Amino acid sequence: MLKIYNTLTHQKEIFQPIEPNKVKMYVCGMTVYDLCHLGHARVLVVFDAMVRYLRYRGYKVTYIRNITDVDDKIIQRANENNEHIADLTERFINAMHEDAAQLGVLPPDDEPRATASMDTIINMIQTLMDKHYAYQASGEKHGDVYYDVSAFAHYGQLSGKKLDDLRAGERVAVDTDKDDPLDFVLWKAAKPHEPYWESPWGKGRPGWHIECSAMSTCCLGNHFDIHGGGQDLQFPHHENEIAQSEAATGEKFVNLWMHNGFVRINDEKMSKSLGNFFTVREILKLYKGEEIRYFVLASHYRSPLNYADQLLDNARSALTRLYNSLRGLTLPEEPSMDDEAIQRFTQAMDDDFNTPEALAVLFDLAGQVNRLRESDTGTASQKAAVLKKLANILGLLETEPDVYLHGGINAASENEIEQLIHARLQARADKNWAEADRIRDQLTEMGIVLEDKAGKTSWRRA
RNA sequence: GGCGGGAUAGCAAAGUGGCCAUGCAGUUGAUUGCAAAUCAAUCUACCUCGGUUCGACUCCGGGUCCCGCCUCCA
Repeated sequence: MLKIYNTLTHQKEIFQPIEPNKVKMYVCGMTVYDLCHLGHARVLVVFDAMVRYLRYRGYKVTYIRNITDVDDKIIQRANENNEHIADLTERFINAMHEDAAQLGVLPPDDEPRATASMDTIINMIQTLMDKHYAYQASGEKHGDVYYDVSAFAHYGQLSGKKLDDLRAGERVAVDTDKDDPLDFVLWKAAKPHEPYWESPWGKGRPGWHIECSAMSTCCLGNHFDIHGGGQDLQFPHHENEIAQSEAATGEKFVNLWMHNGFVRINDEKMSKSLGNFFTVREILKLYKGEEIRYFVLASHYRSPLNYADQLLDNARSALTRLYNSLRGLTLPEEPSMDDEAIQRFTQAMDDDFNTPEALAVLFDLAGQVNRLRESDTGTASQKAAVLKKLANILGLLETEPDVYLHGGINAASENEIEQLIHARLQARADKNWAEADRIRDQLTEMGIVLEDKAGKTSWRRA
């Protein structure tokens, strides 16, 4: 019985798809004006693992993750670079796809882009105008269209906010062109030299919130199962999406809202103003994608995730242990599925995707494999196959153990390593321990760790 | 000010009313030419004060501290 925490109701709920065995899921993707940072990586990894698990559970999942490829920051960045925004966004979309692949994130079923969804967006705004949920600004900003927050009775349901409290916050900049400071923009008139699309309200571009409403309903229908994203999108972005979509369609928008926690660095929120964020690429220079993925999944998706080099080192050691247990065994094609570990794993994942608990099951299996591998290789291989299968559901251990353990970021060539190992084996055969140790020390210097087992020497990068 | 989430061993991180989480690190033993890997054993826990209970880290109440959102943000 799969239970998922629903931000809308503040509790774990038994998951019941709208259509039996089908899951329609939308996650807010990136605004592509820069490289992915760790926060983006977390969203990508966490929802990827969920989708993989849902599929393992037998659901037919339609997973949509959008791309915001037009907005103020993109325009500004393109101007700074003196390049066309399409060139800028294409570059960062490609970079994101590369980063995602490194992290073992599978492509979504569809990846709609705002600029390719203009008709849908404009139609939805028009519907909101027709239904009197939206209005054109008065005065100079006549080309802007705003959403009338007071017209939507349930505004604030997701974030647990009341309109009056929000107004009292006084952190909303007063904009005299709006009827209410909380009203938000649906269509933004183009200033000179800005990219624009034709619309009934003149040349302009969509506001950020409307594109997600339009693209999600376009891809998944008016009413779908799961909508996810980072915690910071809960308000106002997702709140506004609900207001737009439900006002436009008259139907319930989303059953289940999911929000992942932030990434922090030294217990501070990662942010550009603090200058303490890391791009995925920077980290990939030091650690493998799978190590980053493990690091992300080692915490529950709703908890804050603190970044520290030591934790990535931890992830590396942990993965090495898992791969080591798989190493040297021939796994059966299909593992027996009656293992108690599978039940524990499923129980953990069924409980709001408890990946840390699920990982603990993997380590218990690794321990069993290690204990049995000499005395009962058959059972050990069986267990190892279960371990691999379960890990694969999380997108881990997808590489061959030797490939993973031999791969790494230091430069020593395999050929060179093999030659040194060969020389050391000869020295050992001659019982020339001093020479054997000298070679091993040399390899250690090169970042290579040796393991002598049953007359054979295997190696891995530290 | 409004709303929400936390406080678990050296570090990280799950979980449960009474019995082992797990990973990394440490200590000891086995194994090894010596290591590494592995196995075994082992040391470190549940912010604080009350209450409920035969029994609470786990339930309830008060306190302290930390964090997030309310503004673009994954």
